[in-house]
Amino acid sequence: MTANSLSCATCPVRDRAACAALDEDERDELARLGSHRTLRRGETLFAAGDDNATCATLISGALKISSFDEGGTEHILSLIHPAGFVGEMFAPLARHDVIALTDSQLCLFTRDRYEAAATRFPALGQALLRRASEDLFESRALIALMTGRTSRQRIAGFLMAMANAASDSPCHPAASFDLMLTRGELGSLLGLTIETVSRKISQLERDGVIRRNGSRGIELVDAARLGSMAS
Amino acid sequence: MTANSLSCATCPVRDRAACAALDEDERDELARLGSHRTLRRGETLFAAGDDNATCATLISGALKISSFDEGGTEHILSLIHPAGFVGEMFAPLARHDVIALTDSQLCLFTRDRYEAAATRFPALGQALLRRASEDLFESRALIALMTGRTSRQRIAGFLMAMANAASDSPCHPAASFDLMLTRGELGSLLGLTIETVSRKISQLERDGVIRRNGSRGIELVDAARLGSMAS
DNA sequence: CGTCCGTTTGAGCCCCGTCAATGTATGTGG
DNA sequence: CCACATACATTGACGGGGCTCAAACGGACG
Repeated sequence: MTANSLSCATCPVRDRAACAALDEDERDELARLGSHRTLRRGETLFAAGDDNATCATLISGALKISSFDEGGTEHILSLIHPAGFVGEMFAPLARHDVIALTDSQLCLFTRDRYEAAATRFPALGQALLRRASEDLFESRALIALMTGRTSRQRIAGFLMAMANAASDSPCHPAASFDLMLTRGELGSLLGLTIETVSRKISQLERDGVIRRNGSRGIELVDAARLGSMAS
Repeated sequence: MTANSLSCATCPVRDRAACAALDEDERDELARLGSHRTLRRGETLFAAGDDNATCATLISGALKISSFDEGGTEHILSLIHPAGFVGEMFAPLARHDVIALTDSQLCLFTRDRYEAAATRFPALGQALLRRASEDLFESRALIALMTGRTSRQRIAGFLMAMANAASDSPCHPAASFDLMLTRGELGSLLGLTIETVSRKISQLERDGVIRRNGSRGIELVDAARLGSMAS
């Protein structure tokens, strides 16, 4: 199930992931330390408290980073897109759960091996720093999206963010895309309930800003107005 | 106002800040690139959109990282404690404001010089990565603190976090401490209004969980109960 | 003393969470 | 093929928590 050596040559994220900072020889050496793994939707890569934490680069699909409060309700803290990196490099044990939102392909490493590689190849460490900074920015963007905003503003802002993420060009949002999240997951990401999420999406459709294809597909009818509703 | 060379020997955060990862010679070399600066409460180190972004290690005091939405209302995204690091290493221009919460002392570098140092001294880059990971964790902890919690839970959780940060020993919270934030700042950090913050703090005092010394001082009367109220 | 700034407290309303029922899609076994 | 179960989504009714508007209070500093 896991190949001994990774095939970077055909990797779809080979020039966007952290390992893209390495030259050919270095990447070959790194590749020999890792393996592939596929996750089905809902499978967890590792959970909070696990000590044998692994590091991974997401090749395709999508992941969520979640914490579960004492009541057992989930709080989604972050979404991971292809080329994204997950793993607790420094903490002795994982502090959050990492779960697949859709069927996903990962490039997998043990934590100590990846740590060693990061010190051995400074360019890799630097790329990880760049990526962590980006994650930090996105995390803060999520905070800004949630504080002091109504449910409609949050939904609108999230849909715009997803449309931008789904697009190839960084400036223009994609005209249509599929949500990888259930309503419940969307709620636990935005700090809303299932019902409120559903109601507000329905309302956005009634207002003619979006259209729904099934329960997951979203089509942007008036992206400009949707964007203005986020603020 | 800014000394030509930094005096690391007497620096109170010399073994906690990122530069603590360097050996003596490396740190001396880094020190020659930087300077000191003091900020008065309310002064901004740099603002969103600034291109001449600087990097800094906080020596004493406290900072906030804020964004301002189109309506001009502030959203505090993070608090920076001594030994903390601020600066946008990779973005061409700053994306948030950095403002002093109290009179603060900083160790200041231009971004390009610090970037060069991070590549020249791998240990520094690694320390920055460790710190960014920690910031990321705290940012996510803030998200978890805000989503799906009532105003009282948020206030209680924040007070516990501040008590823990104010304590020397990492496990036990400090018995009393001073808030560095106004009620308004507290609100914009926790996603509440000034009035709600004030009301809930009053309520916590009426319930005998805390006591107030002036408008800033907080004394923990029943830390265990306060902690239990956060969840 | 008066001004400014931050805090506190009150009254009223609205948004969103809760509870509940129905609708829809997918898979499973008879 | 149909009955059934499961999981997710939608919609409604209702109540409460927090935001809004408003006024009074307190300390710092001229």
